[in-house]
Amino acid sequence: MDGTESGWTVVIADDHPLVRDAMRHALMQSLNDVQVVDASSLDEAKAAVDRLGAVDLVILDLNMPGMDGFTGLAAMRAAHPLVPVAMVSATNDETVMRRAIEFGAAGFIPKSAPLETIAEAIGQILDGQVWLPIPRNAPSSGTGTSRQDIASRLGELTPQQLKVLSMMSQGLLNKQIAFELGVGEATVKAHVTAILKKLGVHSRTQAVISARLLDFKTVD
Amino acid sequence: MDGTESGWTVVIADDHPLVRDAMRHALMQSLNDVQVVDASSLDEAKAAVDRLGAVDLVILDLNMPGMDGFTGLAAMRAAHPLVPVAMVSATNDETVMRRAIEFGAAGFIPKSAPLETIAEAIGQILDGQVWLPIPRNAPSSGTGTSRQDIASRLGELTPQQLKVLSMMSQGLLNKQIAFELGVGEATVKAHVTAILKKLGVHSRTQAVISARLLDFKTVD
DNA sequence: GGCCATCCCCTACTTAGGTCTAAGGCCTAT
DNA sequence: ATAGGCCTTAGACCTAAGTAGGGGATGGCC
Repeated sequence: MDGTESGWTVVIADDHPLVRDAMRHALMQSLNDVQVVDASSLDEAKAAVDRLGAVDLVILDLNMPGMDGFTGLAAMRAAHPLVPVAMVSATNDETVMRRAIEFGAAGFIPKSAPLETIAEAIGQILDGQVWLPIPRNAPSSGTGTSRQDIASRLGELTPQQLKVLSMMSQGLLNKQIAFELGVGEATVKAHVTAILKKLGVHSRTQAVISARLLDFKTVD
Repeated sequence: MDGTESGWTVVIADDHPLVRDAMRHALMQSLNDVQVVDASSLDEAKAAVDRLGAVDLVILDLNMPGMDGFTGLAAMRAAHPLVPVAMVSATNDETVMRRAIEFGAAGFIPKSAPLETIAEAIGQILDGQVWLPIPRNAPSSGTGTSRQDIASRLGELTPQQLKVLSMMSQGLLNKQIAFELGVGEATVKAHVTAILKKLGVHSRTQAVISARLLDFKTVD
């Protein structure tokens, strides 16, 4: 990896032929002497590395048959600890990127990145460095609202609150909910406030969006 | 696709430069005289079609800034009813594909398809046919009518109103929407009122529910 | 030109949504 | 008996949401 010795060998593992093709073009454009090997599943990728022996980089799609999230990355690392792996995915989620590094990836390349950035990233990784599209220490902020997160928050709701949330997500007004449940509007408002707090959002609309993300169905 | 009259013009709208690039290669490989125009967002795509006038095909990614699932497709169809649209996405979900056709797409191309299949699909679509990777019958049942209904109502919205609705369905407040668009909050409220009227609902929450019925996010 | 329709933007107003504080009744566990 | 959780309500208060109506710019149409 000093640049004088050229002739890189790179394995591209992605189940989308389209993406493999594009990645190959990007590689051949930025490196002058590179051999590219295709793989459309994790097993194929591992077999390719076994066969070739000296591989300089494996480009792994995060969502691919056999990957199962990061378990595929871990498997690849276990089988070939010396071969650097660059993860590729459509996500921009910082926590995902960081976790990829924790699992031994040498870099994370979002598909949304411009071609030059991708080329630069691959160059740095081939050079032995770690590449991330974000600063390495950023606070990761607070918007980590994954499904599981929401699901666990929903579990904290009391039965009555669940009913109210269900009606909210059908588009009912507080007044209508109060009538349906046979209680006062003030009560409904109290429930709504509690729901918003537990879900960690700040408006009725956001609560409804969260609920519908889980295909939250009517209780009635 | 008769080969005698050549000179196609195709707009590729995808936020991933990698995919655009690959698609361009696929196009140039299977068609001999084709002009390809890039767009990285729905707005850019619409602007490109406006500018070029005679466009033979728009290739639209389902997951892209401004798309909001099928909302973007509906908007594009409303703005340019005569231009065929080919949807592209990483999903293989049949219901999603069929729904794309219901909303006026001329075809649905899964990214996981081999390059030859993609080329063949585009050829057929340019030839005026509808292309799907699956048989056309199977009724898909369900809420087809109401979806259709919503789609046609969405088509009546002005561009600005679509933007506002999109932001509403992300849980933004009127104030935030106003800031993002660089207008006054009162303006946003006026748009919201118009949206509610056109969608036939009576509250922001109901509008968001309707909009999200057309919203299909995949992780790909 | 004048006309009409549409869209976008705005001010001023009314209503719905949401917070805060405080409090009573019900049930269950300690 | 006491404590704690849940459901309930009330009133005051503030902010967000939605309505009504008008002004200005554009573009097609007679």
